[in-house]
Amino acid sequence: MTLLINLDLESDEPIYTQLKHQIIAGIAKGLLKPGDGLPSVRSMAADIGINLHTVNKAYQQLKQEGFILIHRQKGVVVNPDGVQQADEEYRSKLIKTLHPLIAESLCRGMNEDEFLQLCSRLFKEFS
Amino acid sequence: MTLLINLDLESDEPIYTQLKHQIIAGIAKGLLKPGDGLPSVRSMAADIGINLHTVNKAYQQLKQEGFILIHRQKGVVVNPDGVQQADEEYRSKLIKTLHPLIAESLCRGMNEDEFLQLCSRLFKEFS
DNA sequence: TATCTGTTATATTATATGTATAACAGATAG
DNA sequence: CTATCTGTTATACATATAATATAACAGATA
Repeated sequence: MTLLINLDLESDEPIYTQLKHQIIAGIAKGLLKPGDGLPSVRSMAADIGINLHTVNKAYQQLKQEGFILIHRQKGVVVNPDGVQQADEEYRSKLIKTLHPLIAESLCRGMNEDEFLQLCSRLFKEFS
Repeated sequence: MTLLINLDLESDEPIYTQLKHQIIAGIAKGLLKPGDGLPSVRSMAADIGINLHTVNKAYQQLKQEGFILIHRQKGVVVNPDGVQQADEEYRSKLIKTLHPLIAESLCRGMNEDEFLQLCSRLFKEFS
């Protein structure tokens, strides 16, 4: 099964970031399981019509963050050991990202319940 | 009362974005109330040791997003009518931001409860 | 008049993004 | 052995963003 990638070339979000997010979402949804193979940088680039180096940048970061392994022989593979569990560093990064989102939501009259319910709804997407 | 601004010049987050976030956080916490004045672009720039145009960029975006008003005479003022309530456009943008955060958190073994509790804890900071 | 305001215009430097082309070394299939 | 595919590295180029630096203008104010 091939994960279908959908890019928005007009978006402010860089292409390599969109690619990363969709692969991570694929893992979260279970469409990509530990050990599953991913297309080579060249074929992925050809498939979605972008440059080899843009794919490579996404892959390198996914490797750096523990989502995938890249073997010279076996190619690109979803980390068979699973992704490293959330540690303090990750939680700290997450909080730094969430903080301004919550601040703005409060300014715009969203209360805690509304926000949490929205998050809860997003969690339901991954199951 | 002057809102104290704390910048990290080493951060990946652009300076004007840090400034925006801290002003929005000030509003969310009630340190800045509707009608309160903000320093002029020049004095704010001098206070925190950055360029006038960097402050101006933050102010222009805050104005564009409805957080502040800029009068030729009265100077810079927190929107006296309050910020525009969350509409569908805002919720859609918020979802686009939260989606990849939740995907990665799931990959890293955080379940829904853990994530919601973390958000809840952040909400408590604004009261 | 002098000063402060927001605003606009230019210019420069540095970094990020994306593409293009090329090459190298290891593995594999014919 | 040859040809092909792999990840990887190196350069180069174009564009956009971020941040700074000066400078100027017009309106308001002391």
